[in-house]
Amino acid sequence: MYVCVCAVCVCFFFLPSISLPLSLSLFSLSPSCRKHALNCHRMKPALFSVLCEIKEKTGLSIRSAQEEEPVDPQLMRLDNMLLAEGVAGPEKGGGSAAAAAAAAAAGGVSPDNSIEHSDYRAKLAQIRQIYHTELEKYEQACNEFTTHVMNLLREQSRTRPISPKEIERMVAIIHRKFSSIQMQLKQSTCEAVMILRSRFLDARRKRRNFSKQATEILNEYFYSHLSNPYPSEEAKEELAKKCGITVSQVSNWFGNKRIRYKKNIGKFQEEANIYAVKTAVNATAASQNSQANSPVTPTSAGRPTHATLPSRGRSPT
DNA sequence: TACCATGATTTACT
DNA sequence: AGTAAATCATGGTA
Repeated sequence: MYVCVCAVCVCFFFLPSISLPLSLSLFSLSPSCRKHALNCHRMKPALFSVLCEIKEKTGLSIRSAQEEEPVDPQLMRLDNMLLAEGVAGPEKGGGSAAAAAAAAAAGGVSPDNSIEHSDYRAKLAQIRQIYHTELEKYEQACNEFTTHVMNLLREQSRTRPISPKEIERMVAIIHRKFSSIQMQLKQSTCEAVMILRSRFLDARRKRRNFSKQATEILNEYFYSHLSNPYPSEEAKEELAKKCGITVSQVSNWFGNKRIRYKKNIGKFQEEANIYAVKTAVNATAASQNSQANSPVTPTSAGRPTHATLPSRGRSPT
């Protein structure tokens, strides 16, 4: 590796662009200059320092000072949205609360239900996961590339003057490139969240009857706990899981069921009997399967189904 | 299309 | 916060 510091070569070296790779500059030298370069190496150190001075003064690297990165409003919007949706920012609590608030604000629904919608949350978590993985990947790639370029520049600095500002500028360029990739990622993440949200809200507006199986599971629980049809939080969660619905939906179902049963016990008598028999059969089967264990005492299975519901909440008006 | 069933929402209460 | 009760809105069916 050599560098020619004669006047011709210096001009050639600096004029095209400061960022031209050294190899390209050398490649562009005429054969006579190359020959010259080999001959004038004794003056190299002195001239090299002069070059540095000239370069500093001529403002060849002045561009770097002028390129203050403005804050991109679009990027700010994306960042804010991702933060509000709970995709970016803290893992739990603030993020999901913000998402709930956003969903509530957009759909005019109660925040409780928006938080509870397990499907929505699961999908949002999935998006969050992908977003963070990709973001991390980009950051890593950016760091690796920056280090690589810095090493290259450091190597080149032995043969041509490279100011810290130049390095800074190069790093800024790399960061800009990578942040534009990140912006694309943010954009597509935002789109995914919007699609998810619109789907979620549409699904909520359209009432769907629960599956037959889900209704059966809920009814079984209801009639086998007729003396106290108030499932605990844990029971609700389990029922929700079994039925493939949310805890809120389980609560709604029990609320509706209690009031409707209470209003018209006669109408539900047949249904109650069916489920009482079903529960009794299940209990028998279960006890036969696990005779070694202590006998199961399943709630109120098989008992007469004329129970009246205990009164809770406000008294009838 | 009317009617009933049913899930969701709202309001008031404890 | 959890619930009762009333009500709304939609789904399913004869």
